Amino acid sequence: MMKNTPRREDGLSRERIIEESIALLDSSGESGLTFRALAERLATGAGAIYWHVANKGDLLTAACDAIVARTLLAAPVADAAPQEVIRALALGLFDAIDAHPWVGPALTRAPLQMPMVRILERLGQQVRAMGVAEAGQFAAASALLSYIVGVSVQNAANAQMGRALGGDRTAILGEVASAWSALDADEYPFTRSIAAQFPQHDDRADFLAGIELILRGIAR
Amino acid sequence: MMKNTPRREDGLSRERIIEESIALLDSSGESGLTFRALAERLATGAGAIYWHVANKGDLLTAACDAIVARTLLAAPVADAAPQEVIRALALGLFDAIDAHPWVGPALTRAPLQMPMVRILERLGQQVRAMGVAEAGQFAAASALLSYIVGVSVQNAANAQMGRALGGDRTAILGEVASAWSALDADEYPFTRSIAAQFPQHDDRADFLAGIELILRGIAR
DNA sequence: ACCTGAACACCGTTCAAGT
DNA sequence: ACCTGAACACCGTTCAAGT
Repeated sequence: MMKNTPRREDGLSRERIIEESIALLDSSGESGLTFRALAERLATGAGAIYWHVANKGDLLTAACDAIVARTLLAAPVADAAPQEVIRALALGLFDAIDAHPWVGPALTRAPLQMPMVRILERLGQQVRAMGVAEAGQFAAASALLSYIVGVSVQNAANAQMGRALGGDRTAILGEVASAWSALDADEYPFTRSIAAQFPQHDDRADFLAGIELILRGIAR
Repeated sequence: MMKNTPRREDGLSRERIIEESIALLDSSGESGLTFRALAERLATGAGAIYWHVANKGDLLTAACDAIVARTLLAAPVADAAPQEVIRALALGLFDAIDAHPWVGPALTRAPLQMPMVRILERLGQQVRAMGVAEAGQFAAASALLSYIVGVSVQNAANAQMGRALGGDRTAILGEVASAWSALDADEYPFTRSIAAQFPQHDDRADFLAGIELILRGIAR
């Protein structure tokens, strides 16, 4: 009666398909995930994949969920202060999405589903541990969730565009800065004034600064 | 020597192409924007569009920028307190992205480009007006930017999934709530505890609450 | 300078047919 | 129960040829 008996060592399975999808997404980006390319890697026909997976969206969400689950597993469950755990969770997700840029869009396309719920749960537990009143817990946890996912997705998009444009990070930041400096002086005073400091800024540090802002706001 | 002399009233132009793209995106979603469908609406051939637009990504970014520019134009420039202006900008963008859900992904795919810069500028001006020290202005403005765009994108994705699933908002929220209630009690205590209150929550209000959190953090 | 439309090289998905 | 692979209905993009 065991349901999970694999019939062949090398038989197709949802897990194998998801693993190969992740490999493909990591090496060739979102446009690299193709049923034909996947079928070739799995030494099978394109149609076979549909026996284990509903469609491409389902596959992408499943791959995304696998990354999120692993990331949260690696984060500390521990005895640290709730604020400390939230910082660790936030940084873990930031780095994971940076390492797997395709996770960003995938997360956005699967709103109230499993990957998001996993994150919400972990954040919510810590918000509760911070002693936030019952009525405010959802708002606090979802503000953190939105900020973490939002910033991470944007950061990954930046990095990906950088890679697409040739790779030299400092050169690209320099180009952005000089494009900003060339904007109209009357219409874009703020952007012009920060253009110079932009190439030196640290995305990770800014991200953490935002977390700090929100944590401070939650703690009143 | 006038550069902008249109040769025919009904001639193709970047502006006309962008307007029709927006109409197409609004009525049929992101998958509805097709060079063939667009060519039909414009009574021209698919290839003609490439004379005015580099590629599909360029077109999507331009359509997105048009929406963002209009939204910011409609927002108050006024004599109100900076916090008040930030709230108004935030809500305006939230509502615009809700009304044009395709703007979310489009914004994300055009990181440090024009649409984002427009928003950053407006927020930055207000952050400066709040009296934030020079060194902290970029971090504060970009935290606001990330939060606003991140939450709006997710909210629009939710709404869009709702529409795709049949439209009945309360029914869908109810289903999400009952799916959350059915999660494992040991692994998902937080999610289960908020499941009941979830269908009554107000996305817009939660969004504003998060803005308040960040503003409070910025003001120290 | 601008437009036409056929052609190219792809996609995701389905489905009869096999084992 | 699971896999095969051809076929279908699309895509974005290019490009010779026209005006």
